[in-house]
Amino acid sequence: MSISKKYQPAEFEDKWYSYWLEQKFFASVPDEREPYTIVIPPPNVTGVLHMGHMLNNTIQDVLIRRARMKGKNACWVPGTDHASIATEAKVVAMLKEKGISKKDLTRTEFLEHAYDWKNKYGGIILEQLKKLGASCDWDRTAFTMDPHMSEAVIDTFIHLYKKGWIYRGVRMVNWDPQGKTAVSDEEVIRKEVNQKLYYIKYQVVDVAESGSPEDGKSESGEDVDTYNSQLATHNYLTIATTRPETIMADSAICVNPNDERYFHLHGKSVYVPLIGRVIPLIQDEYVAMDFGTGCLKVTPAHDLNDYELGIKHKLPVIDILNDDGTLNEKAQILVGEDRFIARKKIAVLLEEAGNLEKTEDYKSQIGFSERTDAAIEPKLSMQWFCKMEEMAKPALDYVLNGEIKLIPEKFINTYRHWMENVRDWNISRQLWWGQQIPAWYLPNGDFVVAKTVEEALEEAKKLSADNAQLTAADLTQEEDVVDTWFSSWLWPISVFNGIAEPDNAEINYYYPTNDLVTAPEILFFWVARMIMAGHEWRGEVPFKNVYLTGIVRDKLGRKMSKSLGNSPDPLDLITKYGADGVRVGMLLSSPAGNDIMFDEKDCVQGSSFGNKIWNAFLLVKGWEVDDSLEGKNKIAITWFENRFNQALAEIEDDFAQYRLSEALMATYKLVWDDFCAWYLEMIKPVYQQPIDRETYTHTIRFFENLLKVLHPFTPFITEELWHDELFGTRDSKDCIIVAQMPTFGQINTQLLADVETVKLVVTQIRNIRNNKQLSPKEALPLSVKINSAIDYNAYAGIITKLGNISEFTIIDEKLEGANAFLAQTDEFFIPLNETVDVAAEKERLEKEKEYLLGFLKSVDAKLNNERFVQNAKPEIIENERKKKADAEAKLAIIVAGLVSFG
RNA sequence: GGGAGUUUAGCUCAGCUGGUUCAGAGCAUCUGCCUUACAAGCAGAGGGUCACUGGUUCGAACCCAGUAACUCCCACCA
Repeated sequence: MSISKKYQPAEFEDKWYSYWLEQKFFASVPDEREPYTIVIPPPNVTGVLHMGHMLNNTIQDVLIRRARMKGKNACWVPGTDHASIATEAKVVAMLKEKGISKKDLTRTEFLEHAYDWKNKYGGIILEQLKKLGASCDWDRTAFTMDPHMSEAVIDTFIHLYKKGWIYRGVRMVNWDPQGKTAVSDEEVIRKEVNQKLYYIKYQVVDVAESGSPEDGKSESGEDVDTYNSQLATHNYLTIATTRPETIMADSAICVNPNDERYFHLHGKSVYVPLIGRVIPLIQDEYVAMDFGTGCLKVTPAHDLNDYELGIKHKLPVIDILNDDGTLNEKAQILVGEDRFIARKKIAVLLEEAGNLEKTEDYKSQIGFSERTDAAIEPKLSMQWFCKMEEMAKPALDYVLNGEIKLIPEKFINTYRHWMENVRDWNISRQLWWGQQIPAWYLPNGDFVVAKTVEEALEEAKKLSADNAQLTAADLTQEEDVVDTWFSSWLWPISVFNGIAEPDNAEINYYYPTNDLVTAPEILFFWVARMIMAGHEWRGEVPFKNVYLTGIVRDKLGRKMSKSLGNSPDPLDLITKYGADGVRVGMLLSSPAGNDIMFDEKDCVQGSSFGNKIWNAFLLVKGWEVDDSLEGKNKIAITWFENRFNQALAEIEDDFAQYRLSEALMATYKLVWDDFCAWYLEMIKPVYQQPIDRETYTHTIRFFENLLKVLHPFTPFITEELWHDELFGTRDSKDCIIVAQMPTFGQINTQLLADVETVKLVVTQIRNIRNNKQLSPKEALPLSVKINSAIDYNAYAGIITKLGNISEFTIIDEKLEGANAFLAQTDEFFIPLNETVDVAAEKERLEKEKEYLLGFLKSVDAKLNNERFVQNAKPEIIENERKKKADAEAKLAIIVAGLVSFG
């Protein structure tokens, strides 16, 4: 195989991905090996790859590739989520462009369009993941609306209904007027919005003139004229509201019973401005006296708190809004107008009528739909709910007792807080795209829950003898579908068909899965609920570790988003830096749970790393072996072997703690510093000279091992190099992706420490060269007076080569008039053809001496302190003694040096 | 309003049980090199009041209390 002179990832990345696919290396079937399973957090089927996916899936791929190389049966299940609201919104928009309105379609027709859309655009994101190198078992690609997946959802619904955990009820829900569906609390995003606070005057009803206003039953606008004429002359009270368009839905005005300002109005009624309906003044401590005017308009239909107040005070509910957020006829005025337009118009009307006292700028939190970004409207409606309390308890325990580990652990607190305050889950959505709720309504309004209409009919007949005559045609199925999360919470089970066939070979083998990699934002939406479902269906956790990634931000710390336009296109990055480069770039600065400040520069570093590996390869590949040569690099070889073992132990430890960026950094330094900068330089033959067999063989083996350690991070370049004949003739199926990860052996720490000193010697020599502006090509003589136990004879070769030394001698006496330096306690001398600057040399030694004296003083202070000697651990004290002895030895050498200067 | 977290070099982060020779890494910066693997490079260097204030301790980046700034989550003040 001919290898390119330059590192050009585009030349081989696609090639290897196809080859891996062809060879079915990603595919997994149960066997006798230990399984290692990851299920992908399914992205939206119509989604496009963004930086968050890149990070998330890079991490998953590193984990899965590593497991595969460690001999596990690695299975990464990919797939997509039907994302009901988001996808339905996209389909509706697409149809609208074609001039088709959803209203004009039947459910079946609409779903046909939706499936067309899904088949056309769905799964683009999965294709993009392939570019990144994601080694998913694509044969297992699942979709949350696949027939067996949907069946699991329906079965779950029925199961929980039978347990009494699913019920119907009228509730105030978060209504998305754009999606025309309810959304869950978790799907509401609160944002601070600049608003206006409108101060509106409500005329107090004069008891003498109106019949019986206290009962609040006067509902029509019959006395509008009377009211308007009275406004100028009578008492009024002022309320402050941000939503003047809802005054027509007011059921009462509420003040705090302790508020002296309103004592005189207790028991009275007021007119709703513009429509003149009479409503009572009530008292409740809920109202804050210090906010606004201390008067609250109570609008049970359009505000959650007001709704609760309404229940408490038995107030009527007047819903003036349509599903799409426009005003209905109950509003009496501005009928058909959108709520926001109505707000502006009503302000004008109030102004004209003399009811608007003033407006103030006001900031407050408003909820927005996560899916459509429409302002959420609190709305009363009939919904399906799932009880959470009983499921939350075991799900909390799994995390608290450590059966499921959250990484990093700080999320445990957040998780607990949420699980202890969990509220029932609104699981119905007023959409078509999703699993239709398996409930069937009888003509009399009763309903039954059943899997099919036939079963429903039987259930209905059991329900009452009156239903004996019913036929399937008399039953109508619930229109609503379930929340998307009601399908994705089954994901780790249903991808292995574990609901319908709870004892099948696949689920028994792969479940529980090992690691889940996801974003902290969906810890509750998804992670918590998967744990609940796992417990409910299998009595077991769905995964053992949850690795929570951070949010990808730009270098200014802003969240990457389409609207800000600060997110680079991941595929462009891959084109520019190669998938390996982008993977390394992303991983370098992304500890678990911390946001990553993404900077394209990180990818430059990533691709530079690829370039470095490539060039190290070219160097080794260029060597010719001469079998007659004697091996002279035994020390270098032994050193690197030990250094490799040491680094591998560190990397293993980092992985065990899910410190992926540190594992990568340790690998990076092992390759770049230890292997390239030191080892290869130590053994590199002179230009165009051959190398001995022993060194060559070891070097090739080292290189292979490095490629293996690198593979999970940089799969493409490692596979490309792996197949070069440099590493021997390989069977085409002998790929690095399925190679065995090396294991580490014994570590000789003394040798490693000695070599560190030797490296220090080399650095000092280079330093002197730099300072004296001597060319690296000019060989210099070097002498050493040994005071330590290091055997410099063994290292002479390395020092001579890396320091470009002409002659290396071991001496017993100091060399006068030479440039000197210390490495630990050993004294080195480089005689140069120039007079040594005695004064400067003296000064250097004086400085060193001063420092050592100060240091000794601090050590002595400790050792002379009785309490230190009494309290500190013996090994700490021993260490202090050693520090003292070392410093004294060094000091003696320096003092001797100073004496020699006279 | 409640809760959690963060604060260490210009940037991004390590620093594991409080104790190795005045706190480490990568990137960036500076100096010198186009030295036949690599200028996407090589060799070297500089850079820190560990947010602040107190306390505990023989000893604190680390433990405790308080302060400040920032981030995230939760919450109905119209």
